[in-house]
Amino acid sequence: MLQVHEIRDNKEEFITALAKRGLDAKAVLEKVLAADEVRRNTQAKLDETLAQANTLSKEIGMLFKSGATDKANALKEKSSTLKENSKQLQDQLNAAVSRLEELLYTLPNIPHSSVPAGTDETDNEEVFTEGTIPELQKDALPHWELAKKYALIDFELGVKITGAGFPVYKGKGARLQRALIAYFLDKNTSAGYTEYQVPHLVNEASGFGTGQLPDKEGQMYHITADDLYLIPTAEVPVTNMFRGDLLMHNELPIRCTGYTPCFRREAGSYGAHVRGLNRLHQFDKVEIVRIEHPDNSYAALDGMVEHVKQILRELELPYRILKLCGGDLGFTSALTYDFEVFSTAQDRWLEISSVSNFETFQANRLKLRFKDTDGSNKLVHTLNGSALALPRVLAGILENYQTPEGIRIPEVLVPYCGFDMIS
RNA sequence: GGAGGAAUGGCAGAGUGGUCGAAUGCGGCAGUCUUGAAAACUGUUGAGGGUCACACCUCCGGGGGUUCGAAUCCCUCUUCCUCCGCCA
Repeated sequence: MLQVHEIRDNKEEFITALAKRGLDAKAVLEKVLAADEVRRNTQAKLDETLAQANTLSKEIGMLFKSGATDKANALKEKSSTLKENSKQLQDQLNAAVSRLEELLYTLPNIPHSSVPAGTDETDNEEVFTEGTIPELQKDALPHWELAKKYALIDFELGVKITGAGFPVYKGKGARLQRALIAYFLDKNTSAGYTEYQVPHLVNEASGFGTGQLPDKEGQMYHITADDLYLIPTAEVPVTNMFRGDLLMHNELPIRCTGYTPCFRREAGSYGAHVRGLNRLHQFDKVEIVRIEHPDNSYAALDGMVEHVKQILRELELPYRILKLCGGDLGFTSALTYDFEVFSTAQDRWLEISSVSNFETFQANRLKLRFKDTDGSNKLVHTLNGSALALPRVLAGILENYQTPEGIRIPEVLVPYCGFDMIS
């Protein structure tokens, strides 16, 4: 959520910046400022009334003490009138605040100055690429065929017990999943991230805190009986651990990692691009989250990018990094780098990680602040990224490491798997 | 599931109707001392709104009520603790 006083001070800059997202925000921003004006005026009136009531109460107290009961009782009547007034004003104020908040909820984050303009993924900027795309044998298979051939994943079984998009991993497929999770967590913890195991269901307040609610309500599974949501990413529970906190400057930075399954409804997605592991309702992901001093957040973002690079290097997968353009940038993000691994058998790039700096956008909703060295309280910057999302990494490994003899296991994973070949 | 108890500033923890936005300790910040650091000592320090700055307003788990006046009394919800029962 954007901060009203920032909008007040930087209206023109915000309009320009939001235009990068293809958004004409002028009208909304003006509505925000108008609503804020109403809020402040109402607040001032209410404060005035309450101040009078407070003074009166003190007078009445004094009068009672000095024994002037008649005078005191006379003042009581006046006080009850003030009380009625203040109640009305309070209602008006509440209404003004919700109007303002509703408007603010519709506004996405301000893109960082380096974000390229653009309307969709074709305008994303490739900033880095590494690894060699392997030469596969003639009859190379896509991962869903390989998964079947080597009995690693059973999609039909998942359909039977739940529905499409809920695969069953078995045998060496299940073991490879577990190996990847353990490997990722080890990489993250040795890079200074503290490992967490968090709930997979969150309440409404958490959904609001990280920005999934109210605008992406339909993308989460909602357990209506208990009003809880299945997490679409570990970002939600992990970041919300700090909701409402006031941290000390020397507690920063905070670095967390956690493995969770992720649940996404992905309503309306069909076709070839969702085959196999490409797009699922339930998948596994290891996430990294950082809470940073505003001065350090972009250095931290670079650090996260380097960290993910290192992992992909070790896995020896061909990948590229995209800087997302304004039109493709997530609602809450100021700057996002997407990592894509090349799926050789499908001849296309698959997104496996998304690393973002949210600046104060989430922190403002979370009311997550820190006390700076000068004693002032400020919003922190929050960042997160996948390190990494499992299914497409698995797809990449299966496809790129296939040989006529079977699927080789990347060297770094062999100790975790206990085997070096799937055949 | 049954019976009790509790929720206060970044943290710990006093405070039972007006002078309480709230003692004290820790932590933070500034300083003294020190080559420097630590220790010790001194001062300072709750949050949000509002204002050019003051004033002023709100906030003692959430919501509601009693009262001229509520951290304090009542109702309700949530969470935690103790004891009993059940249980992976």
